[in-house]
Amino acid sequence: MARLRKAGKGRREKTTVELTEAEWEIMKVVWEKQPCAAGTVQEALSESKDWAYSTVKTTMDRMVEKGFLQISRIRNLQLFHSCISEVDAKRGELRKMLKRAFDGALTPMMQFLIEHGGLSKEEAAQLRKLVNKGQKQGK
Amino acid sequence: MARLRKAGKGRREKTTVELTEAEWEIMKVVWEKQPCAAGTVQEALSESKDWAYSTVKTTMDRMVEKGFLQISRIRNLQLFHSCISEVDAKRGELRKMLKRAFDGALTPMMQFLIEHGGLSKEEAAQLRKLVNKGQKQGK
DNA sequence: GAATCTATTCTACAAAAATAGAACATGCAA
DNA sequence: TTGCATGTTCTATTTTTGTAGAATAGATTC
Repeated sequence: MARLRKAGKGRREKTTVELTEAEWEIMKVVWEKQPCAAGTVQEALSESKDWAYSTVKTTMDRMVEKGFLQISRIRNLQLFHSCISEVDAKRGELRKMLKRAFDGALTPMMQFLIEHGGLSKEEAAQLRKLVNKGQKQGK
Repeated sequence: MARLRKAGKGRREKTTVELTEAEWEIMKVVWEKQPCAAGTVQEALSESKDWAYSTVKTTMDRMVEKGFLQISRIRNLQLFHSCISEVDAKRGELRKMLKRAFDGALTPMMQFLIEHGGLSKEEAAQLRKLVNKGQKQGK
């Protein structure tokens, strides 16, 4: 329910990070360009996303509430910074997927990738090698 | 937007499958017990989820609309069957995560797991072995 | 066959996510 | 000093998810 908790003002505690699709899109731009204004983000995304400025801004404001972003000001200009690292976000996404689909365990996921991952030929070959090698000696 | 498309009546086309959290819970039971009634699913989940019958039923009806489940009838009893395989669902979840967090590419994800996966000691060791072994000979 | 149990259907509501318009503020440029 | 171009704030709509009550219909049992 509570995706994460705040302590005071936009300060994050150590909780698992889960971003929505739109949040991911925005976050990627912020990581790349921070500190940056909402308009900058909207423009950067305009190639791929047909989002109005206010759409982006509203979402970013909500991300501040959730503790994902932080604002600093210069005059009347708001500059956004991320409060979570790319690593945090990736870990969160990975963990969520593992939990849902593989009972939280890594090895079954690896196994799955090999057997039905729908991998490219190279990916499959490479991965299979990795895991086979490891299976023999690692366990 | 359109999570998937229907052709006619609850027939699925080949689209990427994305289940919500609640849908995952229900789906797992269906895979295990199908064909099964909504009540069966609700009971099976009652240990872990405090969901009313109608909660489960409504969600399952929506899953039928989405083409994830299918209904057959005996008298006035509805029996649910899944229209998607566990493999489909896992693949969907995996792909979604890969796309969001790793640009859809597998290798960076593997790398990430090793470097910041927050793995248990055993997992980490095992995985590292797998990948190291493979790196030497596979590539 | 009346009471009961179980299932179905319909309807509802709250929260989250996606989306954006409108009104107002402000700094810069001519 | 007037007017863009940008920004900020406030408010609003739609869709999806999560959640469940109430009314109803069919089957079962005494």
